[in-house]
Amino acid sequence: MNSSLLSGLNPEQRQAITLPHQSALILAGAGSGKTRVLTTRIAYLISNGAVSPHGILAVTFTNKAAKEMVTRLTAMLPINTRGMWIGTFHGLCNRMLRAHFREANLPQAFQILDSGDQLSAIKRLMKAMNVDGEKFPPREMQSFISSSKEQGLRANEVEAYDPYTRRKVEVFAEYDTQCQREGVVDFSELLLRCYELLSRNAAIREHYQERFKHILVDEFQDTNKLQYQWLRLLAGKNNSLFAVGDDDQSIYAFRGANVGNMQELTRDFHVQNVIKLEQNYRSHGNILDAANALISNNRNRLGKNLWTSENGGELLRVYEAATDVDEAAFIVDEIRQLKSEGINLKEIALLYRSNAQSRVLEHALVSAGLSYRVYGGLRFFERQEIKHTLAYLRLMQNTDDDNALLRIINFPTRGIGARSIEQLQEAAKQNNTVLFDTAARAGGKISAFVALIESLRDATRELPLPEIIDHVLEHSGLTAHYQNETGVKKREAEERLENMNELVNAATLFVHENEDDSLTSFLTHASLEAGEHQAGDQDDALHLMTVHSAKGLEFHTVFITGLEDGLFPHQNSQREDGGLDEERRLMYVAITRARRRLYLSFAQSRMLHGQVSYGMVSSFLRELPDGLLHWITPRVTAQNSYTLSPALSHQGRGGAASEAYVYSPLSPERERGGGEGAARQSPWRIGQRVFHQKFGEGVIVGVESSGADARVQVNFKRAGSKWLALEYAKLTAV
DNA sequence: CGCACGTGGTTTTTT
DNA sequence: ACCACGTGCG
Repeated sequence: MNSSLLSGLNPEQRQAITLPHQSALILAGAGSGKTRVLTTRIAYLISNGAVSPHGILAVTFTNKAAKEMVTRLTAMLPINTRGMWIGTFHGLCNRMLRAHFREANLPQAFQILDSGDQLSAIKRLMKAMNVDGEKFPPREMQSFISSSKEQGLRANEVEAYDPYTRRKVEVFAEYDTQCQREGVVDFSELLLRCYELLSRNAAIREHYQERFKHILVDEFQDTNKLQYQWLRLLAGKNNSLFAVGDDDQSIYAFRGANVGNMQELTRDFHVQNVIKLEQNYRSHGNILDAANALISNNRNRLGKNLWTSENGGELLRVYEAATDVDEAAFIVDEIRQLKSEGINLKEIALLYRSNAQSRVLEHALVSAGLSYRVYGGLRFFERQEIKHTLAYLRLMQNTDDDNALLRIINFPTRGIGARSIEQLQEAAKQNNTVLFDTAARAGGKISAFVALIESLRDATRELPLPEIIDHVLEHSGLTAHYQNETGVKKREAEERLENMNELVNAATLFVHENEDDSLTSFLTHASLEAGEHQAGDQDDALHLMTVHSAKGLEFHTVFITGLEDGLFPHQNSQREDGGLDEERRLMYVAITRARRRLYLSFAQSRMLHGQVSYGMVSSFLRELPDGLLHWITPRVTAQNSYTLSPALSHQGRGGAASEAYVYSPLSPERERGGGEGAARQSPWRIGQRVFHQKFGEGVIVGVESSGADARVQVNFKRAGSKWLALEYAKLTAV
């Protein structure tokens, strides 16, 4: 049994999997078989009789990762994973809180606020408290509350030495009171409340400590302070905490992840030896060498060098485009070529730093007829029509849920205007009750709404879940509302109706897959697993996504696009402490996604925030060893680039400060790019120095040609930026 | 009440 | 360029 589990593993993997009952930190590099080690260890422990499935707690960050773990485990062991505690931090905390709702001081059917719900709850509260939304942006308030909780701090524990922070703390405190009154918890509350439950209630804590002999954590570098505290509490003094992570892939510090947890773990749990998994099974040598060279520029690493037994493979292909459009065109050409060589589209990924960059790429792909999938869009359970439907269901179940009530009291519109709602809120505040109870005592349209909710609840009491939803859709007026849409909104409404129908399907599926098929359980599922819920995994389509969402994935070919300073590394990162290092880790993650071929591209100019901006090649590209790169376009060097003063290169509104920009000139041998049509052969290229009778000396920074009306944008030393029609302007190249 | 228009902001994201 | 949000009018 054991021998088959352990076959094909390298010594370090084997060592990690078979460690005795002790805490351990596994430093697992990209592509080193991290998930395999984690799941195999669980299988090993169980099959060995060291622990029963009952005694395992395995934690991940995403539902996807949790699902993957369960799938692999069932393939290895003939066990029922249902009773096992494998899930996300939030999912597991939810499970514990449901089991001990009384001790946690929560209603049995407490509901979970997602980020959107939380934001509207905060806005509502701020209005009621008369907090100036200008001085205290609700989003900032939201992140203040969440990050405080993720530090393990309640409002009364947050240090506030200035009136501004004190006000924020007041809102924080009041917000928690409001949530408690309404019987809802937000994401970070799930964790904090569970942590408090365990730390305050010795009986419960000891019960779980007794039970979970082995705790395993995936992507440990992404844990925040509270998550680590929670793990420590559960592990107690005697249990084993087996953490797998990679400090070089820590890319979520911006949302509170604390890589320092890795060092703290080794201290707190007296980890004897950190096991390093350094053999990479994913990428060819040159790709790995590039990744290693790049990441070696980071300070404060735990230290680890990935190696592979594969040969060097291809060089990394570097392309300098004139514009973002040109970059996209190049990528399309290359993809066509790859396709003709038999590479499946789904084996190719286009990565970018920020979502806005997908647009140009998508446009080029559509024109080329290449199918693609963009990741990270609006999630299924976050769609407006779905949220509305869920709000009816929530309110039916828990009339204390003011958030839900406010969302639907006038949707579909039933003549309850803003004024009436305001009055209702005031009355509720006076009576110190939730909105629903006050509404029940009102008259007219408002009490009709109350009657509607009650009749929905009564009529569906005995129905199975999918039929409950179906009934609500029909009788709330939602279906009718979207059916009645006409004109430009017709298409959109049809899609929404489809989604509502899909919600019924999702409920049907949920009932089949879950023992607990109650409405509460389904609503929890909806909040906690907002869900990929995207069909088409089997389709052969390109993957378009941010570098962040690419973590954990791998592809035959990867295009890393937009490698320009200011974009990647991102401008805003340079303000933050350690920001550049995190960007570099992000680049490291991007590079290590590629198995066989890697493209690195950048553009001299791109459309950003509605105006053309000019960037220079990313410093990260310059950190890669020359010998690993194959420049498709002539190599950029420091000597042949121009520097423009900020005053000349910027003409945006608002007078925001801008950096100096460097342009690398296009050389004549360049095979591709240089814009469209006329610009390709003409001397009017970006970077060309020109002279104009009236404006004097300048540099071409933009070229636009549609047939005869070719125009160039020139930054003149004296006169600033001008668009000139080539037909009329007397320009001379210098 | 609901639409039309103006304004401001715009890194990354899971739960 | 694009989207989300707020204000003012019919």
